[in-house]
Amino acid sequence: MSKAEQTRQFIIEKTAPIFNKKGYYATSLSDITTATGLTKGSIYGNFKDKDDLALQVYTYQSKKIADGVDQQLNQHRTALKKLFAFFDFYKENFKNIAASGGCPLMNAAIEADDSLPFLTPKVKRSFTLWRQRLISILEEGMTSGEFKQHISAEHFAITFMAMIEGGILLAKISGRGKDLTIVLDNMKEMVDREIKI
Amino acid sequence: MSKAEQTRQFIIEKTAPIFNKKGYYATSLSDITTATGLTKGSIYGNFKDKDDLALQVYTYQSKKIADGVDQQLNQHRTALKKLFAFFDFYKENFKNIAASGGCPLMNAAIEADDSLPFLTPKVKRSFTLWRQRLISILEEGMTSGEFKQHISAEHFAITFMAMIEGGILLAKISGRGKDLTIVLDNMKEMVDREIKI
DNA sequence: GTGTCAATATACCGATTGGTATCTGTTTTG
DNA sequence: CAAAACAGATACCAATCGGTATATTGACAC
Repeated sequence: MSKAEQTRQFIIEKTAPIFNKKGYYATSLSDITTATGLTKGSIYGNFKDKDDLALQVYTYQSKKIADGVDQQLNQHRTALKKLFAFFDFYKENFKNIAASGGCPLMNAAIEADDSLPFLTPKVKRSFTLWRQRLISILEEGMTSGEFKQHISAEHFAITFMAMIEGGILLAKISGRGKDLTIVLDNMKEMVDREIKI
Repeated sequence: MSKAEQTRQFIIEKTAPIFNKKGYYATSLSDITTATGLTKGSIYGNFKDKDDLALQVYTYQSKKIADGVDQQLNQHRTALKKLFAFFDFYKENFKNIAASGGCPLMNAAIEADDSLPFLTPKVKRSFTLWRQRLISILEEGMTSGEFKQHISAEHFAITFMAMIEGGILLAKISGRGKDLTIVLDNMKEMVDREIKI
């Protein structure tokens, strides 16, 4: 990794939590220079403009989450265990997520769709990939005989995503991590009752 | 209603969708003067500062939703019908919600908690009131014998809120109102299976 | 070591930001 | 109907915004 690439990565990592907390629009160049200890010239030497940096910060954040989930998932063999590992990921990482400004996907989704057009397609794609990931776990369980045959993998995938995002939102605003736990527990019961054979 | 009060209300109503779409921080004074056709002096004659206006806009928006829900709820007698009317409110109003920038509670919750401290308590309270509203409907059903006795009203209230907010988020970013419908249908099934006697 | 080129810093730009002091016009009230 | 009170418009402010042209420093190949 060249010096420039190192600096690029350094800037992205240092500014990611700021973008996630304050939002893309509200994060100023001076926030960025303060956080990195670099000057404006250095930032613009490594990124075309603020939008470019924002886009790469989002890419970095969404990839980080996806990698974290994947790592947790790969420790398990059966579809059921993978599904529960998926849920547990959010329970275990809630404190980190909350401390760094909440779920980047949710934050970006809300800020992007009305005022950051350059980010919207990327965010949209994150959610699509997430949904497909869940659907394939559910389908894997259906094929292997772990899960019931008649269920709609897509419907459950969407419902689970809604519950996780909603749970994070509630827990964040109430300050009670318990709120997310309640929702996640409810999801597990849902699996036991409706999905598992 | 005095002239001043009329103007105040006029400014609030005209700027509400802008605040909700662009966010509180990103909405500029010139956005506000353009939308209202008034000048800066007139805005500052009616509101202490931008934060004051933002606060009152949020109050207006959250009250509007609460009133809409109440109106729908009051048309029904039994707890079950009230609960379903609650769900239906979001199904019927999704297009309006999406067109005016999404759920104001969610938008404010995400923007407020890390960068708009003056708004946070108000948003927090909105969610508390919403939860209590749901809990009292569930308890009403438990008392009347419509609902099972052993359920946790609080757990279900939180789960329902998470599902609604998450569903709105997904539907908004995917552009498919269907995503919210899927979640809402799942909620109804949950009621049938776990709550209803 | 030295020359080269990339990486970072400095100094500046016009535009826009939220906010205010002041002036004018309109209501309202005695 | 006049005077006091108030709503609204105009003109301005310093600070900050994102961005850039240029100067200076650093690293690395020869």
